[in-house]
This record gives sequence, structure tokens and C-alpha cells, in this order.
Amino acid sequence: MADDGTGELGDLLMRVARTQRRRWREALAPWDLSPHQARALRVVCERDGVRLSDLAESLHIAPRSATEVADGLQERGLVERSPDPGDRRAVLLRPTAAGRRVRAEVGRARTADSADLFARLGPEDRATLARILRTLAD
Amino acid sequence: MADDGTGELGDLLMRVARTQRRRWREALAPWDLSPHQARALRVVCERDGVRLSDLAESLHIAPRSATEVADGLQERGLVERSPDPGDRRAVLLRPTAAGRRVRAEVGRARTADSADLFARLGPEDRATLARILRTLAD
DNA sequence: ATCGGTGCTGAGGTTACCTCATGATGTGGT
DNA sequence: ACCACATCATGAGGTAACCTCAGCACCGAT
Repeated sequence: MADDGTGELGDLLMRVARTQRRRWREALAPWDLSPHQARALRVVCERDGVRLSDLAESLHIAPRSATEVADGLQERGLVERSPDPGDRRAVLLRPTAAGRRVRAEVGRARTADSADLFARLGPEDRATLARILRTLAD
Repeated sequence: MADDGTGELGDLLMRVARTQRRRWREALAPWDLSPHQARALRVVCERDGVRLSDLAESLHIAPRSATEVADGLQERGLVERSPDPGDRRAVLLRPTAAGRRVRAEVGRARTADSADLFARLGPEDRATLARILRTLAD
């Protein structure tokens, strides 16, 4: 099987991704947030007033599971539930002041961590990598 | 914050990796194996005669959890437990004939899937990507 | 007014991990 | 030779993060 190294590419990709996931998890530890919760917080802060079902879709999880993620963030005082004025069935998630603050801190930590990982690349390699990954991401 | 796109790089990497993980999971479905089980089967086939504790280390899980992964593979008839001749506490995992066959099939499927994903890249981009990822992987 | 769909959540299940305890076995110090 | 201690696999039991299904409140169109 004339190996062009394609198989190794997949391995490498997963390996680097795993490294970054681990690093991110560690960077998140000070706030006691799971990656999923951090992502949810980000979504809630960006689109102000998010339905549980929208959150579920953003996170690619079942609606029922979004309830649990929201519970976790609410317990920590980072988001609050409020009724949707336009639909009394729905619940809108909004960030609290603490939520916005934590989201900003986490964002900074994430950027710093990412910069740290990619620092060993030169600027042109970073640009090339971005271009190639964009191609692969569709 | 003069954004050089580094933050986006991390996002892109995770996105492509997630795509590949999903594709791999789907490619594995015909054999009803989880990614972890497939990896374990590969380890068992490569280093013939693997201790549970060695498997745990390879998979980065607790020894107790390796027992469960081994149980799963044994139920499917892909590996068998045999006593370690050199240490009567230990158990050696060895692939069955079916295990070797499935491992080979899965390996082919994985290679094909990987080739499919990276096919949209030109040969020089594949080489560049491999070089950059190797740098990041240490 | 009613009826099929939608939004959230309680109840309960699955999966994949974990820790701790236990019994059998190795190993090094005296 | 002996004993303390480490190590191996696993039973028991726990947790986190998912899931499905049922139920209630509500929406919009007929």
C-alpha cells in the first residue's frame, strides 16, 4: 500500500487536538467549568437571551441536556433564567454580571493558552495552517 | 487586542478534529466498536500479549477501566485472557483470529476515511500540514 | 374551541469513567 | 526464611454527562 503518509496525518491531527483539549481543560480549572459549560456561557453572552432549545442546538446536544448545562451555570450564578416575553413556554438564558466577567476571563485565558501552543510556529506557518484547516473545515 | 488569528487557529483545529472524530465513529459503526475499543484492539494486536495495566497506560485510563474495555472486547470474541507465564498475578490479553481480522478491517476503513478527508488537499499541502502538526506534537 | 406541534423538565436509563477495598501474588531487607 | 510492602486484576459502588420518554403548559391554525 504505497503509503503517502495520509494515515499518519489523521493521527497527528488527533494528537495535537487532544493536547489542546487537555490544555484547555487545565486552563479552565480555576473556574471549575467543564469545556461544555464554558462554551455554553460563551453562547449565552454572545447572543443575549438564548432559549434552552437554541443552546441545545449550538452545543449539539439534546434539549433535555441543555437544561442540565443551564442548571450548572445557574448554580454557579453565571446565568439566570427569565421568561421569554414573546412565548410563555420558553425560558431565556441571560448572563449575570458575574457570568460576563467569568466569560471575559475565560476568553483571555483561552487566547493566551492558544497563543502559547502556536507560538512555536512562525507567522507564515500559522497563516498556512489556518488556510489548510479552513479548507478542511469546509 | 491586535488579533493575529491565533485564537481562530485553535477553533479551526478543534473543529477539524471533531469532524474527523465523528467520521471515525461512523466508520467504526459496522463493527459496533467504540473508538476506545478500537484503539485497545490495535494495541493488543501490535504488542502481542498485553497486561491489563499496560493497556491502561496506553489508553491513559485507570487500570480498573482497562478491565472493562477488555471485557467488552472479550464479549465480542476479539481478545482472550490468558495467564502471564512470568507473573501469576497478571493477565495477558491476546487477539483472537477474529480480533486480528477485525483490527485489519478497521485499519483499512480508518485509512480510507482519513484519505477521504485529506483528499481535498494537494500533495504539497498534505506534506506541509504534516510538518506543521509534527512541530506542534513535539 | 379544539387539536397537532413546540418548549421545558421530571423520571429514569446508559456509558464510560473513577476510587476504594480485597485477595493473590511478587520482591527486597534483614 | 521471613515479613513488610508493592503490584495485579477485579468486585463494589459512585459520578458526570449524555440520552429517551412522558407530561404539562402553551402556541398557532383550523
